[in-house]
Amino acid sequence: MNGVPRKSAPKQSDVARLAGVSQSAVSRVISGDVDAGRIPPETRQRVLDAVKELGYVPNAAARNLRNKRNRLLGVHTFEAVFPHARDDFYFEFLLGIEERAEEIGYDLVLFTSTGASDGRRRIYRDGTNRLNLADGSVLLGVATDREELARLWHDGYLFVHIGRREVAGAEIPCIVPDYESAAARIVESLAARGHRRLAYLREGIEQESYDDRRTGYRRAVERLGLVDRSPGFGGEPWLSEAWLDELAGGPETAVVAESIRLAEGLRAGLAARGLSIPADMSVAVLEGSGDEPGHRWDCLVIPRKEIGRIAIDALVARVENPDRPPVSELVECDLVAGETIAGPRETR
Amino acid sequence: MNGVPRKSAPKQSDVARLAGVSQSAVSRVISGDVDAGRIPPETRQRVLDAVKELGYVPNAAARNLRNKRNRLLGVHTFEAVFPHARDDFYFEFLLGIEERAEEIGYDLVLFTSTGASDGRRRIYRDGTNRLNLADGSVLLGVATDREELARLWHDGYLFVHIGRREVAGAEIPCIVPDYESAAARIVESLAARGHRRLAYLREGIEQESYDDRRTGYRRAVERLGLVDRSPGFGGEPWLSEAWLDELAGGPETAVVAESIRLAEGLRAGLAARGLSIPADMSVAVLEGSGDEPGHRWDCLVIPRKEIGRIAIDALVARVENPDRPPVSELVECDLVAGETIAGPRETR
DNA sequence: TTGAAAGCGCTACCAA
DNA sequence: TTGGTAGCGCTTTCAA
Repeated sequence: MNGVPRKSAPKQSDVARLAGVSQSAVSRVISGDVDAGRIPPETRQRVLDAVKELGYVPNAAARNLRNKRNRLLGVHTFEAVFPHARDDFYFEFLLGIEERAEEIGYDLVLFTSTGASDGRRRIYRDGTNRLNLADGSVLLGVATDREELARLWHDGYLFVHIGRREVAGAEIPCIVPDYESAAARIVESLAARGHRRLAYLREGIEQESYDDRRTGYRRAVERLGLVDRSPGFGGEPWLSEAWLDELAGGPETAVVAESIRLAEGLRAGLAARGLSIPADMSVAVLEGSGDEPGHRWDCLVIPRKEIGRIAIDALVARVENPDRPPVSELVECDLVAGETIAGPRETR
Repeated sequence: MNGVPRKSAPKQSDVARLAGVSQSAVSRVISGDVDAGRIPPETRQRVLDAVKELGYVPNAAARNLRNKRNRLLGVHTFEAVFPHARDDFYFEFLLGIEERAEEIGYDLVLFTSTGASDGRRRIYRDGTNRLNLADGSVLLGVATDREELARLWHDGYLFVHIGRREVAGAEIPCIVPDYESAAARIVESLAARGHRRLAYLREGIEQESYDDRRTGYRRAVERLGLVDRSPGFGGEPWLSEAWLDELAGGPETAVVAESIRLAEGLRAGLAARGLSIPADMSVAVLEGSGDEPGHRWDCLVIPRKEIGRIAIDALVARVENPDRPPVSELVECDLVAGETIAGPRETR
């Protein structure tokens, strides 16, 4: 005696038998197919009663097999979600994803089974694409695997990617923060404050999202006739001591950094040279969520939660209408004022 | 031209045709059925080649329908996960759940579709139990719905609950922190330090997990012949100003609080009376994750991550062997030393 | 209005 | 060693 009622799940035929109707009648009642084969209220009620009595619940797998639909959306991250969730990278995205999925009545599958031993996750393993289980998937991750992305696309699998990813020969539908415009607006705000000579602090990462920042920055600088002679602007990543010396003595009055990490490094380097932010140097950062602990940088805000929501909407739009062409969407980033921008100091 | 290759997924029969074998041969090769119907390497290879050429991937729904298994574990929370995930309540549980699921090759379904408009989530809605989609589910949440739990159990659905929940007429399999033992050990450590007169600070929550703490505390106090004349020990929740006065002037040298919240309240109340922790009063807390910000309380540590892992193991054990009776598991809590316990002050 | 029956893609059994 | 075949539970014609 283990106390567990181990009845096997009732099926439509059981319901049909109990209700004294045919299985197809049950199906019609269950799937609420209003137009097709109108069921008289009285029959309908008999079926419903039988459903209740038996505790019948439709079998998702069978439905799926027939309908090719699940109301199941996949979420594939190329790294484990939760360990990173805390540091806000995945977190806000997931918040939006969950929120929107709940609103529109979809469930979410977290594809965890695909974990390889190295901590990376692969979509295709021993030839099986688990993602097929869902009606479509949202992919995200820093270490996106391009090959898998390409294959997925070529297989005609329905997905959207959070963050821009370019793959030759495929048009990956992406939901992307509009870094280009945000970077440009940051440059504009600096110019409006009177800054003419800027420096750019570049990460050592080659990725689309950084390309976008760089493009936006470069174009704005050129368009506004500003000057940037920094190595970062030329393509050199990170900050060297030599360059910090040069910066400290040079005519630049503002720096735009690609990341908070770089900005922090800059702050330390300047401090070591007796300079402070923003009195001696204004600094803006092309990254942020608007609520970082520590210094309040002037920065852009990646609307992560909204991106998550939009990703779900974009995905579902295609799930529910597969003829719809896949499109990428650019999501505007807000700019938040911090305490690291001031007017240009007087020339030394 | 939308650039999307919309080929419908190839199936086994396509592979079979291309390889010039029967569909069942393909099935045997694919599902790697080693023992049954040994396939000669050469046939096998032909199939594999065809699979590769077509980019064949097994259809999960169909497999499911056949096998009655998904390698899909449900996670049902009675509230939205991510908004709360941060404050560590769900978070660490999910960490363990994800980690373990990944290790053993299961995917996770987050049941979000069940969200009602009031923010609560219901398992049964319009007679459909979405959980059926998964092979079994882990349930968790502060606001567990007892009725749904009971119904789920009566329907013979496979699940485990994180945290103890008692429901009349059902034996809910739970993975539970061993609060009773931890509370007892905390009392013991206080007694070992020389404390004879204790006070108990009680939350206004009636829930199994608090019952366990109370039981453990009470039994230890009685067993060790200690004295507790506090209202909390008697069943009165929270701390009144009157009692704080009494405590400040009374013979008690140590307080055991059910939550950090209460302990913080106590600290403030004592401070207002010129008393400090632990110099004038030792305090231990029956809650914690070992890394709270702020004061370092002497407390127990709920091994949330481990509980998540154990929940998955317990669930999968039953998924893979449904005859196995459902069992609850008690998980030991560590005690962590903080800065809030000292020896008893000399009597005033 | 109802029911019979044909599959969805797969696995597993049975015969050859 | 192979292939034919019977379903898994469901939806959806098509006939009655």
